[in-house]
Amino acid sequence: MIPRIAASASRRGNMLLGTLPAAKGRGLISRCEPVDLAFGEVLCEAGDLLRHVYFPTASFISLIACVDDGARLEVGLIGAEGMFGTSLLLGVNVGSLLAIVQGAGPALRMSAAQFSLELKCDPALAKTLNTYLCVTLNQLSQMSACTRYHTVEARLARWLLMTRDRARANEFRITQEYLAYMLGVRRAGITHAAGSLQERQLIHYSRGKIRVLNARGLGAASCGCYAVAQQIYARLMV
Amino acid sequence: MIPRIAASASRRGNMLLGTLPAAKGRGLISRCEPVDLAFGEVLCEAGDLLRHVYFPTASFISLIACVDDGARLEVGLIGAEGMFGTSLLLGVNVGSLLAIVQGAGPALRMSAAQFSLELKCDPALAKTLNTYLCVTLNQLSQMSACTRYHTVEARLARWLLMTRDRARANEFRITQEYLAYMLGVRRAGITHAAGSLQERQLIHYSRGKIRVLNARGLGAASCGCYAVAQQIYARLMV
DNA sequence: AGGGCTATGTACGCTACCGCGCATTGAGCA
DNA sequence: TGCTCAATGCGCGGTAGCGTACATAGCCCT
Repeated sequence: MIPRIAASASRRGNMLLGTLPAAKGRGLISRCEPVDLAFGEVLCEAGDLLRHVYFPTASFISLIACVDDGARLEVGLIGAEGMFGTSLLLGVNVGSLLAIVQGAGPALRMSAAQFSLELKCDPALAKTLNTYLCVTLNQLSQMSACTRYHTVEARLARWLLMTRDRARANEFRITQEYLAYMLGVRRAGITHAAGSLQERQLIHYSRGKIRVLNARGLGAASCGCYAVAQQIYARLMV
Repeated sequence: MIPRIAASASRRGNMLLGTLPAAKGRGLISRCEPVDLAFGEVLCEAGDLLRHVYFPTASFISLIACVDDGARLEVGLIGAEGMFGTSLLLGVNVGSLLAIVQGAGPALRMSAAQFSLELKCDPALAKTLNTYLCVTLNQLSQMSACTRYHTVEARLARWLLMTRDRARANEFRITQEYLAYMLGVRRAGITHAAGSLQERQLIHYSRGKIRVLNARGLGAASCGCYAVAQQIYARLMV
């Protein structure tokens, strides 16, 4: 399970790097460059060369698939529990998705070249990141079915819970317009679904700020995919 | 692009193994066990231990995601251009998807333990398979958006083309019932879509046999995802 | 030849969501 | 204070696909 409130050590860092033995972890972090990611910043477009990998510490990043012209859908969300740039683990240096900063905040980044070097020199790092990639793989598969079968309301509830985990806060900024964009539905659909969740006292929202009032209830309103995703993470990453 | 009609060497073998230097490839193949896969055979259920990896030579395998009880959706199709068991590349020995034999025929298989050994000893093999995994990753992401945005008819056309490539034949056996299952729609939806394609002379079907009459036309009727998937394969695998 | 089964065709009302457009409201700023 | 504009609420007709049910039609077996 992705700890919603991380241990104090992790709260300030990235959890993937946090799993490394202390000395190695510090060394690796020292070879990263701390950056501040701004909301809406595009880290990579589909087909771009991957120049850096990013380890969010208190920011988070959306991965978005594009088909045709303009049809877009969020297929992944990366916070302090993960990293951006996993293709490099497989020796491929082009991104296939649009990566946009969804929650502003600090991250650690490293050049693609340096990252490849670290991977070669540190099997423990490679092992951890490979496992994370496997989690991602599982979640991508699940996402197709979730998007296909689940209602907007259930998917919204799930999105809010996932974002709450990654933002490490019950309140965060996000407009309905943007939510619609992420979930690949009309804004009116979000208005309706969010209204329903608010009516049930599960969330409160107003002009771009959303607060989760009742996470357990929101979990019940969400599709099972939220719980499943947590289980997969827990089972594999331990 | 996945060659629809493979070079004669590949026609009898698996294309991933075919990319290896001849001596190494033969060695690896000799350490595989040839098996015949029967239609409908379940190679792995979600959560199962991966006992073997499979390299289809003239068979193909569906990867199916399950959510809730009974909601299912095909998220991947593996033929001679690919392999089943990619999680092992990442050091994870559990499968996350239902793997069902979609097209009966021969395949090569190897035990998970032996496979891990081979990977360690043969970086060229690892490199090739990692790249293949990256292709898979791209296609999974794309699949979510495709399923979300594209009509049943376009998705059906795409499915038929993909299957034709993997079956290496213009005709193959598949019922509308089963197609509905794969695409996650009602059978009536398939009847309608397939009827429309047949009316336009793109395909002919009758009682579980489907023949592609006009692949180019079918490509035009399909969503762009078919072409995109081929491009990704071509760009990365070369 | 005939019976039975599997595969396909089709109809019905229904629901979720679409695309569009416009009204309302609250926050921030001059 | 009042203006402005982003954010939200909502209505309208339309469509794709749903769940169900039942009818037909081709294949295989006896």
